[in-house]
Amino acid sequence: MITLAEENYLKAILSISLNEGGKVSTNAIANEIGTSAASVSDMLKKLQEKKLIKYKKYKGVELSESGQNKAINILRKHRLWETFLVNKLGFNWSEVHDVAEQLEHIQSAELIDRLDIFLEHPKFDPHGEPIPTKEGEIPSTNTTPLNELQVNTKGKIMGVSLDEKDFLDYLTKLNITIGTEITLLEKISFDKSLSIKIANTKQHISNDVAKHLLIKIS
Amino acid sequence: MITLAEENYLKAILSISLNEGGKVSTNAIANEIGTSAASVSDMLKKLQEKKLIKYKKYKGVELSESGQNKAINILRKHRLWETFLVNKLGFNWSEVHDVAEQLEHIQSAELIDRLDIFLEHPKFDPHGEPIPTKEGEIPSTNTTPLNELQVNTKGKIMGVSLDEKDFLDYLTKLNITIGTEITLLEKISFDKSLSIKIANTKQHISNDVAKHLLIKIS
DNA sequence: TTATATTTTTAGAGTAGTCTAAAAATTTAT
DNA sequence: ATAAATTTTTAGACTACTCTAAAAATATAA
Ligand SMILES: [Mn+2]
Ligand SMILES: [Mn+2]
Ligand SMILES: [Mn+2]
Ligand SMILES: [Mn+2]
Repeated sequence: MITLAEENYLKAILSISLNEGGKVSTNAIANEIGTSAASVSDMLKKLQEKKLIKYKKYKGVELSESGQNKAINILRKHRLWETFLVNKLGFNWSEVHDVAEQLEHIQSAELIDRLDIFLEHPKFDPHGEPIPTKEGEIPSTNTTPLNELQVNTKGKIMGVSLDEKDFLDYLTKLNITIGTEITLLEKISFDKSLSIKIANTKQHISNDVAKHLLIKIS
Repeated sequence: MITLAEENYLKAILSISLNEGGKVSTNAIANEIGTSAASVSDMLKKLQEKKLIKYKKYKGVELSESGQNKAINILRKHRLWETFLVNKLGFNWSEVHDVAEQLEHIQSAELIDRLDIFLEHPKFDPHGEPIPTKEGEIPSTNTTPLNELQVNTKGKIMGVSLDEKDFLDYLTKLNITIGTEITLLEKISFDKSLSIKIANTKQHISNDVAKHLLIKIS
């Protein structure tokens, strides 16, 4: 049996290694989960026991084959539930993450299979994030963070890499959502902020915002 | 904060008092939850602390106002989720209880409001059990258990009072479901078993089965 | 009404997960 | 290469929930 806490650790390790690659540090996990490094150390020992991770003290951690399968399945459930909440229940994309954090732990393979069918096998969640397949594939999306684009490049927003209410509500206020056409007008070297054009309106955003906007160049 | 275990205790107390009325005994709860009487005693003290129950040692327990509200809300969630699983995801009525046991603990009032709308405000769950309203009303159903009917009475099955896979699968095998017209032909005094007629076919069922079939006399 | 059986509570202990403080290991700077 | 800073682990303790065994209370029967 795998506990809810263990599931959250596996998910955190997956999330960090998808973003940063390589071994994951104790502190990175503590930071991601919002817990102490001591608790992480404790838990890593338990996950090691269960062969869900490969862990050498002080040397960082990575998911084992079975740990990775479990983690990806949780990610799949999270994103399918978010899709359900937005597409079927009419939630706003900024409102679904916290509920999905609970729903992702419901244990029933049959439920997820049927949900996937009910949603007509969605490929992306409401934030443009790819939904892992039942087989554990995470389709790679060919996108670039907005802050890495060249000036005068035109593209379309395919997704966001941050799922926090404040951030998503701010995007909505800026008329930014998935599918929005965007042109990068200018990069300010002083603070790395950007001038952009959306629907013929010029706007200014910080680098912190831009780096979480995933663009497909057109 | 209320824990998952506490929620299950409140639900068990509600369920027992709906069936039997009056104070609920420690053993009845232990039996319902499948735990020891000692654990129940422990937990009753905690629920008392939180003013969710009225409890005098050795004298049994009843829900407080706030405990009852909480318990009814869990029942509402359970039955709405079961309705979702059957009506939207195509599960069989015998397959949904265990998953609903998990889903009923998801914390989000908004989610349940929207689910209720999505399901078009269902009044009954897939087992014919009434779904409590948001205000906490449990609509009473004017039905009689089949084993309490007079011989030669005709009626319609409005619901079942037991939600176990074996039982429901057996009913399906007998062509019994909600809405089925049924006539009570004979009561065997020796073992209290019953002869019944369904769709012009004569069948024989035990008292144990009959008592969980809720009939509206026609 | 005293004895017996049943029910309920307490006592003591175990597991899972969490925390803070301190020790040990590793990395960075001088 | 040593010292200082940082990271990670261990130690010890706490909460929530669980259990078995034994004691206390209540119900039933002779
Ligand atoms: Mn999310
Ligand atoms: Mn998402
Ligand atoms: Mn049920
Ligand atoms: Mn039901």
